[in-house]
Amino acid sequence: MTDATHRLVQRIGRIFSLNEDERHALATVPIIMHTFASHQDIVQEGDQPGQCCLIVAGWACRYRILQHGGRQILSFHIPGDLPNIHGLHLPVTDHSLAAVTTVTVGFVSHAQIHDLIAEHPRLGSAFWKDTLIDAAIYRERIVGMGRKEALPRIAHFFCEVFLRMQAVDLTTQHSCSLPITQTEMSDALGLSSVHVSRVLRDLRHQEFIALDHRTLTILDWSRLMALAEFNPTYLHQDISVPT
Amino acid sequence: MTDATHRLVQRIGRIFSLNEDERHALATVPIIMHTFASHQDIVQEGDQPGQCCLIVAGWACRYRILQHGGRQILSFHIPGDLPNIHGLHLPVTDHSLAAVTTVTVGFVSHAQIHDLIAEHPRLGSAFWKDTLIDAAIYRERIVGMGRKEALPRIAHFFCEVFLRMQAVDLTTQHSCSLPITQTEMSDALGLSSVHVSRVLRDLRHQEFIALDHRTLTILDWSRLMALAEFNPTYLHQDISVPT
DNA sequence: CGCGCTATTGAGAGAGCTCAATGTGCGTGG
DNA sequence: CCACGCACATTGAGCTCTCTCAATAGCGCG
Repeated sequence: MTDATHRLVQRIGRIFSLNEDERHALATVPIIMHTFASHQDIVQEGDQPGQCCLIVAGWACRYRILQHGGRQILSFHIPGDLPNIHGLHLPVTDHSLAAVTTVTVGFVSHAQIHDLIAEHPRLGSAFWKDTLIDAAIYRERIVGMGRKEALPRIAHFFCEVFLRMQAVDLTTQHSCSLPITQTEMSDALGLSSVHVSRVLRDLRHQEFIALDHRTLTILDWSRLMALAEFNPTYLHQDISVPT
Repeated sequence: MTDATHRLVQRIGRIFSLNEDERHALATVPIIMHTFASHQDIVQEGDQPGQCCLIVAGWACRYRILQHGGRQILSFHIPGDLPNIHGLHLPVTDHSLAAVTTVTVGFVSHAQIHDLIAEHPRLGSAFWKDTLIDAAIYRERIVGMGRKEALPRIAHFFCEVFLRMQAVDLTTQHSCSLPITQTEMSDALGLSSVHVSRVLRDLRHQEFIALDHRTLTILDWSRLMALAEFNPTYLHQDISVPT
């Protein structure tokens, strides 16, 4: 199994119990690999792609640019994510997708996915569920941006990132990679980068987290979760929060 | 055809081209009607419902309550919406659903929808697409809450509401019902109700809109859209913006 | 070893918040 | 049909969280 199919099976297998047939079907889907340098666009707003992306290595993000130069990052995507599978049914992309780090992407054509689903209808449900979890993550972001101050908002972001990384085996103990700048974080959370810098200082001083060299370490899960009002239900996976 | 099945066929037919079989299958799904008084919960956070809701008349909203009493409204739902169809694949509901006005709801059991999809796979895609549009609306909200000030944010909300209402034939000329309080609006958009009141005054004084007796009238579409940076692409429907 | 990107810190400004008082409209009951 | 009460809306005043601008510091890479 290649890296790419491994990621795909791991991801879908985690949110949906697959039988041997389905697993095999997924593992043999043709995937075309491509690498993008950081800041490169993978898909642009207005595009009508004929394929879905699978993030195999590195981070990507969906974003939108506003008239006066503002940027809103809609989501970050980590290995195993299918950041534009909605393209299967929404022909015109309403936001751009860019590489955050150097990113390895696998492309799977829509036709192939349609065939896969036609032959294994339960896989259709699995992909659908994947997009539903994506939407649940949006909801959680809305709650944070609408009704939480910067400190809990950022704390919540760290909880989420860590658990998502854990689900794809990219954590060690209480640490994981967080390969984004403070500006990217601020554009994702609706803050200024200056304020993010100050809030991070507080989170460090109060020993909730450590964050250096793009590595996030969660020092005190229970306090961080309480601060963030974090409840992992919305990720809709069997996740155990580290203690 | 009952009101409920009419709404269902209208909605799905609008986002997906149905053949006669599929239309008939949708039109004959058993639906159990129920009425909720305003402010009543229809589904609560943590519930594991065995059925989906179809809004037949009135408005509903998804929301979440935070520890210190804050409320975040995640979305409003109008006739034709299927506000918890994600329950098909996400067993535990991660937010509550409540009646905004007196609301008539049709309940369709998950089992029935699964059967429907098994027999008419394209209907599965149609429902899936419905949830993808839902997610696109979330994205748009995130952009507004993260990077737009109150005036364009509220303006955008009005554009969206009007077009969604138009898609289900609930507009007349440039007006539609907007049966929500300013407090509900503020909880949806991440503002205080006081500030919403002031912004509405501005929008009225500058003759973008009129809003009395829960009726919204858009007085100048092009100026309002420009103010809001509104681009209807994200609704992913054939929509013509009034001129 | 120096350039460029990222992070940090200070200072002042502002959008939006909270608290509180007043105004308005509508439904209910006498 | 009027009066009352309640929910909603409006307005004022002061406050605060977060922003912008700007300068400095640190780090990684060629």
